[in-house]
Amino acid sequence: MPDLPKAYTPHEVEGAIYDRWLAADVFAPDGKGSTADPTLPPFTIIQPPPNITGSLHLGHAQRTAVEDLMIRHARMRGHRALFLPGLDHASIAAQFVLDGILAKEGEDRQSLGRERYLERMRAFVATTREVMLVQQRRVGASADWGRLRYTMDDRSAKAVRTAFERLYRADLAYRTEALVNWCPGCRTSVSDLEVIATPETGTLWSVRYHLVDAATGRPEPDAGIVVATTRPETILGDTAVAVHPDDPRYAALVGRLVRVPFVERDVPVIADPVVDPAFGTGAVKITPAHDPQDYATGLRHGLAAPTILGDDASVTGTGTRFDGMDRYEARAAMVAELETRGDLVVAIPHDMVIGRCQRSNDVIEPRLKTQWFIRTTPLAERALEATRAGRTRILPERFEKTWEHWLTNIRDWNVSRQLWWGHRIPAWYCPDGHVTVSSAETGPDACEVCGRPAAALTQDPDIFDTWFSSGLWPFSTLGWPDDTDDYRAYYPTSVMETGYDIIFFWVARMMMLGLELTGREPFHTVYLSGLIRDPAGQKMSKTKGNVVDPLGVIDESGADALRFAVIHGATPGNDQRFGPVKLEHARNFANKLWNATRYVVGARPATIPEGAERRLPDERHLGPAERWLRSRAAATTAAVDEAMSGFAFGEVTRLVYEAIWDEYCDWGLEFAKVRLTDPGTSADEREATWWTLVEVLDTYLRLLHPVMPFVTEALWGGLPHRAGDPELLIVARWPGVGERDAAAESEIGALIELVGEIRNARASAKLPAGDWLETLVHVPVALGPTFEALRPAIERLARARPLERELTPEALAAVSRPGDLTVIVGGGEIEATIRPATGHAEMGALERERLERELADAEGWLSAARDRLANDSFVSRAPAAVVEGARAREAELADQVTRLRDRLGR
RNA sequence: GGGCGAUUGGCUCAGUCGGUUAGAGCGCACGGUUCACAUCCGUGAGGUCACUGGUUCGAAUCCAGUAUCGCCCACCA
Repeated sequence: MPDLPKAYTPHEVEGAIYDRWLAADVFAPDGKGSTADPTLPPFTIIQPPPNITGSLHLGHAQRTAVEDLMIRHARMRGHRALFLPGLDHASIAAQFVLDGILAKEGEDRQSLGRERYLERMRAFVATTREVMLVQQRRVGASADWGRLRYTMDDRSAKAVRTAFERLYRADLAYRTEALVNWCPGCRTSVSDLEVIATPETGTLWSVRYHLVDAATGRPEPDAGIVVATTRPETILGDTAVAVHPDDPRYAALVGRLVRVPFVERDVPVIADPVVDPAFGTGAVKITPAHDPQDYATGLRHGLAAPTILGDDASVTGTGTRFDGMDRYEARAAMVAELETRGDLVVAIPHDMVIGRCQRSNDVIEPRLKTQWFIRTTPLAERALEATRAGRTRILPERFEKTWEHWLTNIRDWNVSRQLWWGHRIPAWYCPDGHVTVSSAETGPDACEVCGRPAAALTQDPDIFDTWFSSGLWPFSTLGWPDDTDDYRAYYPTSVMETGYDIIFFWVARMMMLGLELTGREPFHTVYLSGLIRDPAGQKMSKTKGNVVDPLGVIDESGADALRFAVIHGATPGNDQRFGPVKLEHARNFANKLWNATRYVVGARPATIPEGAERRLPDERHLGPAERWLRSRAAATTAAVDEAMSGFAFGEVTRLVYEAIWDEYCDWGLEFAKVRLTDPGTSADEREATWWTLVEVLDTYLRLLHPVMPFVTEALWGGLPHRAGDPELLIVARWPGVGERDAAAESEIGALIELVGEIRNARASAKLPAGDWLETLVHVPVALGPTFEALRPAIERLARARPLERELTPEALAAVSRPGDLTVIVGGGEIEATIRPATGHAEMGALERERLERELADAEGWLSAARDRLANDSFVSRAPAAVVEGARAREAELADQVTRLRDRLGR
């Protein structure tokens, strides 16, 4: 039983404890220090791997806190609890960060070349990796570091290759030319999810295309069709003009040719229902290679699709003077020239939605590219089936609607990226264009179509979307595709905890790929956390400068406070504001717990030797306060269990906080102080009291451990333990639910109320807080023994001395004097009279005011209660228990009103 | 254009199955220097639960609608 330092200093407490856990080898479910029960099912959380691009932010700390809470709870419950940590190589995000660093050095991707660039990247992530691992330890993550995984390690690479080959063989991965989202800044295609629709005001230009004279083949100067466009530069790629088939204005023109300016190409006027006659001029230019809708139209009409933009979004291959110009430069030049030609009819401001790159904020250009796609429809169907059948549930439930909507309208997933940092696509092409996909580490031996040797084949230069490897995470981390022990033991996993902002990016992909590749749902529960915002409700971001470094917070207030603060009062799926106030609240709580434990440790009766093994209190010597404490601990444990099983972690902290502060400290310790020092208490009783304090505190430390692991571990180490307890709380057993004692709860509850009412009466009468005042109390006979047992404590807590007990209300009334203060508790069963030291011949004005207020309140409630009971439908339709409760309430209120009236002389 | 969420005391938020008097922290007012804790203790004030209608014996809670704010999804040039 080491002495606890007087002051609570989180920094000192936390540093030593993490090392003790590590040394004891308790994090791994199969570690030396594990106390897991092998007959129980395992509990697995695979950590959402943070991007290796920098340091962790508060959101990560929050997620880790929630995940670790669940893991610690499961571990204490005796499950083999596996918390598998990891890191994500974050392909495009990492390149974006590194490119920024390189730019400052005057270098870029092209100047370095692929090999040197990747070397730089490896060096970069080697440094960030260490920072991130330290951060996680500081937060207290009880993760199995021996199983740490990385999305770019060899085993992930194997999983990626195998997954892709299987999808390819199952016709779920295919290569085709299609319109993709091109980011000119990142020089890669991105998926639909990475395109952010941004409302902006642009310009809608109306441009005249001249009709071509069928006879001469020349444009007619005065006859034309006016089209509307927001992107004039795409004129260079036009291969048709479309109108609605039923539009009478243009019916005669359908089938005619018009001349596209600049490229001076003659293209047909076609009729297609996709055109909205009400928009713009009702005529649309069609640029199949640079607009999704036009692409579809082009396919329907067999139009050519010339590409006019290069990788950097400059105009290319049009044979015009605009070649080489940036897209916006070309736009301006073309608009100017159209105006000179007199073919610019009008330009009006136009509200529209522009797609921008999630990463670089560049305007996305749709472009035709040959890329790999994942066929998502069949995968999505299985994912939907899993959630609809309840085999995987999503919390909070409302996200199932979002999930349904997205998966029902899903489009194929472009997984090729023209980047370098990531898993290379394991596809090889032979000179004849045959495709060979191979998961072999060294690639294929030969073209699988024509048998050409490997030397003649070239591998696809592209890499996978980073979310492809992330999508394999729940099983690639456990050894898949190999049939490993871990895979057999821990897959499928238990809970996937992550932010709701990546439900599509990540959760849906894990579900789709997991079902297809392993045949099982990768997790039973998806728990979606809300986002952490700053105190003003703003999303935290580096550009806003309002990000909070978790390490700074931990240094100042401790990881326990941080964890408590992000869990307390938060509900799944709802954002929360985070600031110093919440942190202070949490730290104060840790401090309270610290001091309470210090008191208990120091209050050990002399008859119990230091270092004694923990005993249960001797039931024969328990007083009512002790029975109350134990009963409340049982109630709290049961409530915590229920909250835990419902993933209501904010409720867990609320329950334990209240039990510790408002019950254990405010009343339990105060009652105990008196009993432990009162000369009337026997040695046996003292021991029973102290062992009760120890027992209940032990329970609360266990309940709180998953939330505040460090301080609870430290304090638990200072308490006596039971014979079968392990060295460390982290592997101690979760408390069982003890028996409730209804009588103790209601009796102590009434006496607590009595003390409160006495204090209230004294404060309202503005009597000096420190004075001991003669107090006369009447309590019902049934409450007598409890009252007597707690009499010394009530005296002290109410500063009521001498404290006389009157056996009947009449006796109390007989000895009361007009200047006394009156206290009526609850239903009026307990009454007290307080005699001011100075003595008054009549009731003071303040006292009268207070009683009048109480009377008015009581009368209000009484009439409400009577109204309810006067209602026949209430009496006949409400459950009997509710009606009975209402009757009892009415009787209590009536009694209270009578007594207050008596006292006020009415 | 669809979908979702939020709206509860001055502020930030809980409130599970509809059921006695809607809770907490902070802030505020008043009072506390004795032996766990001033990172503390005691007392108090402060809410027509956004609005309108409905269901029900009973609604912060369920239903419909309205308003404000926020988020997600969405290929009208």
